[in-house]
Amino acid sequence: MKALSRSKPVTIYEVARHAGVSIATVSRVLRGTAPVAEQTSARVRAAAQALHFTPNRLGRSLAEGRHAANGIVFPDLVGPYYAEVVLGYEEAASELGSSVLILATGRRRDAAAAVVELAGRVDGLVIMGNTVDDATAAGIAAGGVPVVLLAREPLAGIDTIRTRNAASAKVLAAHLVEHGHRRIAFLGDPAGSPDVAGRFAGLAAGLRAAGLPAPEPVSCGLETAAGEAAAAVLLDGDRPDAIVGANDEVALGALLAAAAVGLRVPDDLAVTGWDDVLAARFAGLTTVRQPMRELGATAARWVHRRIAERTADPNRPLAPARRRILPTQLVVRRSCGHHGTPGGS
Amino acid sequence: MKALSRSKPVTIYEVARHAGVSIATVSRVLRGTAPVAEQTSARVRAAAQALHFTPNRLGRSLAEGRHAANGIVFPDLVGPYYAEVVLGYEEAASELGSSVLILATGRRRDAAAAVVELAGRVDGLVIMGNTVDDATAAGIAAGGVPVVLLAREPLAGIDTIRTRNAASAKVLAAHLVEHGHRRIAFLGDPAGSPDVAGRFAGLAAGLRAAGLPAPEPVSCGLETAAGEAAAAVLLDGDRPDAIVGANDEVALGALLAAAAVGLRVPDDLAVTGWDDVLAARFAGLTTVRQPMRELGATAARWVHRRIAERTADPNRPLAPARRRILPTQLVVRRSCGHHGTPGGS
DNA sequence: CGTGGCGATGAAAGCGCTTTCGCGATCGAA
DNA sequence: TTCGATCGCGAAAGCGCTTTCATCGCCACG
Repeated sequence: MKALSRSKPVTIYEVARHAGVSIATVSRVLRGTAPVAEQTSARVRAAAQALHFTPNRLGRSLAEGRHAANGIVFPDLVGPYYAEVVLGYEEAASELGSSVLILATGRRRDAAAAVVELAGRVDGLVIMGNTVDDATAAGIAAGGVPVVLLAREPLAGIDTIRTRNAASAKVLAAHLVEHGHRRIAFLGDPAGSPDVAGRFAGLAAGLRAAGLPAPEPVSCGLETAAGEAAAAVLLDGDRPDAIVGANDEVALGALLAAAAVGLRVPDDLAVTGWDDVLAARFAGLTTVRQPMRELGATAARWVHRRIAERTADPNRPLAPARRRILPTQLVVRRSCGHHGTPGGS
Repeated sequence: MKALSRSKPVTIYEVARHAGVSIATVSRVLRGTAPVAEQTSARVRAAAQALHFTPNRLGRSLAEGRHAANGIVFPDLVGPYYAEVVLGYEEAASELGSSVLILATGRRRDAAAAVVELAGRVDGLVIMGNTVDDATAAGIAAGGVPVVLLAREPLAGIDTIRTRNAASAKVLAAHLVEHGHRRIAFLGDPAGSPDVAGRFAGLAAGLRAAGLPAPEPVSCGLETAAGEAAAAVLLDGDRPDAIVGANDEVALGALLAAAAVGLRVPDDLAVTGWDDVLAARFAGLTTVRQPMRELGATAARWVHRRIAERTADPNRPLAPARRRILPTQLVVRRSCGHHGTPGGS
């Protein structure tokens, strides 16, 4: 177990020579793909162990014609939303025998190039929300790499999984109206992400249905600080009854802004968010819970299925694109208004 | 841009044939590694685009002898801690030209095998906290794959990066004592993770230094629910003045448990955590902030450096193992006791 | 004893790409 | 016009592994 500074990386040839067999035999022993005499087998295993042999996946993958790896592309991991989705993805993917490559497009400008590069490293790819343009995504799919879109507008011929943003927003709108709120503002940038767009559209539709005018969205980023700043502006003057945050971070920012100017929630102002992050519970924030792990896990399974389909029969025409919308759940707490019974935990 | 169901994946040979050149020329054009006549170059690019050619990274990596990918192993992504570390890692690694493979050992039992397998896919590897046993980690390093340990006890000959858990805990202990707390309980399992062990040890040392008896740790998981349950038991009877949670989730659980039995924080009970998650701010929780992204980014850079060293001169003996301890910061809020000025934001 | 059959093993052909080597062709200078 | 120097490009050798295909003993059976 001494950490020798060996000059050459250990290959299957080394092991073969050390054990006095051919590389074919080494492969068979290590993979267990064919019967090998017990004695030989033992020699090979001993050699592999002695040399700390770790097979190079590149060789294997190249020979097998598959990476045994999938990728997932997301904007970032700030806040629990993407982290949970990625975790759900990783769990499911690794159960299906694939390693997971991640790519955060976050603040990089060469996102498209990075995603294309990633596509060359994987058997299949999940692309989330607001990361790359449609042309890039479509191009990758056309190039033969199965793609699944997540929390994003569908594209022709590509599988898509989303949550019920618009519908949840309608439910939320109705709930707010029921509480007597009339002037409702939306904090978030519909152009910034498909999720936000759906939420805003649903909210607007819900308010219209109640005979109220659709609100103008107040554009802001998805972090607490951005929400706080935007809310501060909004609350300084002719303020609304309720603020619907594009996500919980933004809504929590709105709570801070309200506290800063001495407004009481929910008496003076209602606030709601999206995602049910841990902090929402402690802030008493009404929010919409999304099945984040489930989103990730479903995406992993879908990618896997596409890969399997193609492997089974590369010439068969592709099955039509699948669509799925996962349900969400309104979590009512005290920030949206007083309820008969005290708000749930 | 029609999504043809092509039977064969596009290789460099296809492109070469389509453009009427040799594969060498295609490679040169696409990599830009050697001068190619403008006219030829244009033909090749056109062919590549027409065929949606995405070079297969396996071929390239095998030829180049490097994966251009690094891996990071962590327990899970629940809570912001690991997510932030991973994000910091991804950012730094991709800036250095490496893709990132992730592996969550979470609830799997074949963690060691999975990590070894991962080691065969990468040029270097970061192993976090409580994921695999020392022998596995050491074996991988001995096999020639550069390894960096993160938030984990050092091993001979392997680079290690940690945070100042014990020292921060001492500061925290002093602060609690200063508030007049005497009976201080620790919520967490020191055997469960090196971080927790360090925090407990530091707390115990700090209390000893103040002439107080070292507390027994109350073992519990790292989730809110676990903290709540453990705290509930702890508070039912001869209760402590203060509870130090192994992380914020646990501490938040303790807050819930306290509220459930009508205890006021901080008047009846002080509570502190670790990590400064978003919820801590809204719960007014005193906590210790860790440089999470910085941890990840530093790890990425160290792995990169090791790889570069080895590539530059494979025969040079390895530089001695490096150690680094990143600083933490005590974030005082109201949950630890009353302060002259109201607790920070 | 002679064979067909089978289990164990080795030789070698790729997988898709990069890169060295070398060969014509073209160019500048004498 | 001629000769060495470039330049542009193709041929081919790997990179580490899996996987036919062939071979070689060895056994049981006739």
